[in-house]
Amino acid sequence: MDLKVTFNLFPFKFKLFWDTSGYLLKLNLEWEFSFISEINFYGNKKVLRFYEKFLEAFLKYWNLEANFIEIKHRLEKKNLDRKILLKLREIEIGKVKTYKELAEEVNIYKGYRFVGKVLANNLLPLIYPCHRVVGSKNLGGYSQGILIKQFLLYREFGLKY
DNA sequence: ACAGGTCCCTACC
DNA sequence: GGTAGGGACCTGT
Repeated sequence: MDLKVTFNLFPFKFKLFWDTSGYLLKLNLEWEFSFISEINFYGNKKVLRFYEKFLEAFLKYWNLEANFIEIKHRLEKKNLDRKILLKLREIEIGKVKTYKELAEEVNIYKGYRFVGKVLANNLLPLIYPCHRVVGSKNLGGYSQGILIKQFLLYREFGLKY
């Protein structure tokens, strides 16, 4: 996590972490209701290039041209964890799936709690769109904050239909 | 063992 | 008929 950028893009503040080869390791989202764009770079100047790449990929997602943020990244997961996260990319914008459905898709009949745990540990939200997984009776949780999940879904559904 | 972003049935009101 | 509470169910660490 030696290379890092934080920046505002209404209504969010992004925090991004890369390794030295430009593989994205981690993404954090927070609210930032300021229209003043502010960027901070940490590490060497390579990070500027990484940031530009990310912005390009993010805007593609934001304009609904991509189902998720498609960017070079490193996913430090294996087995079912990996399988579950990859499945997330098949959920289209404007759709959701329940923890239970997802569990069944990877053949663990009652493993919905396990699915929840895997999503809770997802370091790359939007790259692996875990916000599209909800509970059967409610929204479920979100590692970046439940309100951000609401907002993302509200926006995706609103723009799609 | 234990955790964990669940699910579903029960017992109340 | 809504909701609070609790037991069961999975796998990676």
